[in-house]
Amino acid sequence: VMILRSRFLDARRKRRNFSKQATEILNEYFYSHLSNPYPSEEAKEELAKQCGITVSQVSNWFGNKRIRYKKNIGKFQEEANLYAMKTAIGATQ
Amino acid sequence: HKDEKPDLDPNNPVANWIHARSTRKKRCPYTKYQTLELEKEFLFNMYLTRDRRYEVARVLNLTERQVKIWFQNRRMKMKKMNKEKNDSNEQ
DNA sequence: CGGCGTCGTAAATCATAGGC
DNA sequence: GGCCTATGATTTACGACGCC
Repeated sequence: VMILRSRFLDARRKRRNFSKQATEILNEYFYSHLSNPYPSEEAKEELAKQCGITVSQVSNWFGNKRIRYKKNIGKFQEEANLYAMKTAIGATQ
Repeated sequence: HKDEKPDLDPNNPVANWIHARSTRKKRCPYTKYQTLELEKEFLFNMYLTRDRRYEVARVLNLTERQVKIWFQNRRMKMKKMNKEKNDSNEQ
């Protein structure tokens, strides 16, 4: 059992990008809370569960996203519009 | 529909975010030597006495404040590592 | 009641996954 | 396979707030 665990720990250290669906979920939250993109601990736990990642990873993602968005809002404009439209469509159903 | 308030300021969504003050010192990565010595000291004791802090700061050419904050950050790192270890060991 | 504690974060930097 | 950039993680430095 410990061997399986250590194997699991070893496997973790190779970083993989998050799945498309996970990124989708995180971006939906980010752009629908753009004026205050600071999820509570509970919200982070829920996002982590939905995305299949850890709470720490959710925190890292938001930290990176906030600073990279802020540093170049223009670059993210298209993405922002896309997710704004998505949530608008979702709200009508 | 309704007025939730996801976004109060479309023109400047970043306005209400947390921003570091302009007076904040720029992050300055420590040398391998500095980090190694700090880690050794941390191994010796996770909490610094004032005398040890003064001495470590002097030897590594850091301010006492930097050494204090390094230890605070290091304790948080340890806490995070322990949490991850526990999380993976249960379920 | 000031100084050190934790907690959550900003911002810079590191490491490398992945696309071309 | 070698660049390059995007992305996830880690490292310094604080602000806010708590405790003693």
